[in-house]
Amino acid sequence: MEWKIDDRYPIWSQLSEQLAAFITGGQFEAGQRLPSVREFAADAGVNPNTMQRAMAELESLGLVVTNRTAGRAVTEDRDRIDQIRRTQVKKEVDIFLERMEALGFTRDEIMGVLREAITEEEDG
Amino acid sequence: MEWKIDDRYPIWSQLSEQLAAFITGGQFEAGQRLPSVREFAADAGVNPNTMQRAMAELESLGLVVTNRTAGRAVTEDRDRIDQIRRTQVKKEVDIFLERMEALGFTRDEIMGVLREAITEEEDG
DNA sequence: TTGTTTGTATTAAGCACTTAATACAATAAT
DNA sequence: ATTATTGTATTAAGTGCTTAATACAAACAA
Repeated sequence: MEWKIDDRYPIWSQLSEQLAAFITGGQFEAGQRLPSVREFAADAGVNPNTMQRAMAELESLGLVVTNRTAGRAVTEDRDRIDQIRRTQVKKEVDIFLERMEALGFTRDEIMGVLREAITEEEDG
Repeated sequence: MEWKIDDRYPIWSQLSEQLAAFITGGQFEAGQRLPSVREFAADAGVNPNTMQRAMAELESLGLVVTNRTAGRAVTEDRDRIDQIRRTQVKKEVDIFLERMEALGFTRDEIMGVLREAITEEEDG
């Protein structure tokens, strides 16, 4: 998978967020076996310890379960996945609105800007 | 002013971004004298060194000018302010679209979610 | 002239994050 | 039975961020 890592922000936290989005976004299915910590770490280009911490975070969120020596898998609890997904969406939307308003945009203007951005990317 | 500080991310960088948004969003006008580093630091509840670094960042961006012992002020260069504002907007929109797509939303769905969020906040 | 305010610089300490290098027990695979 | 893989833990080192405590020169205010 593609990782986007910004080093002015804890990497384990970014890994956790991106993996969480991958799971709740449906790119990993419920119950699906995940690559090992070492594989994931190599893929992301980070230390296994860092990836381990990200996985522990996902586990404490209830998105992932650990089967000791048989690796990890996405939880079977689809309700939990949906619940976290809603939380993620709300967070992203709230942050976006907040920041756009700080830049001086009204709600209506924000809609307009977003519509422009989308149609531009579709054309270009 | 109101500061939103998240301690899992460099504070000087957050201060810089929020001040930049305040300036380009028009809450500080072009040419307007700014509070001193010490005042700003006390207001934000951070160390003066941390605020100093944020101000240096704004200066290197060309948003702020320093008059040695007479404090700092917003630049008179309105073109520069507009230019940075456009950069900020594009960044926020791009990040938002990227993250929402990672959560499995199509472009149309993103517009819908945003519209819902806005009307909900207006009602409640 | 004296005291205050300005930006700026320095040093030291503490803290979290990251990496590297290992190591271990439990289980799966052969 | 042996080997490989799994999650997990530990220790040490380096780095950047933050704070505290100062200090200085320049300019303004009294």
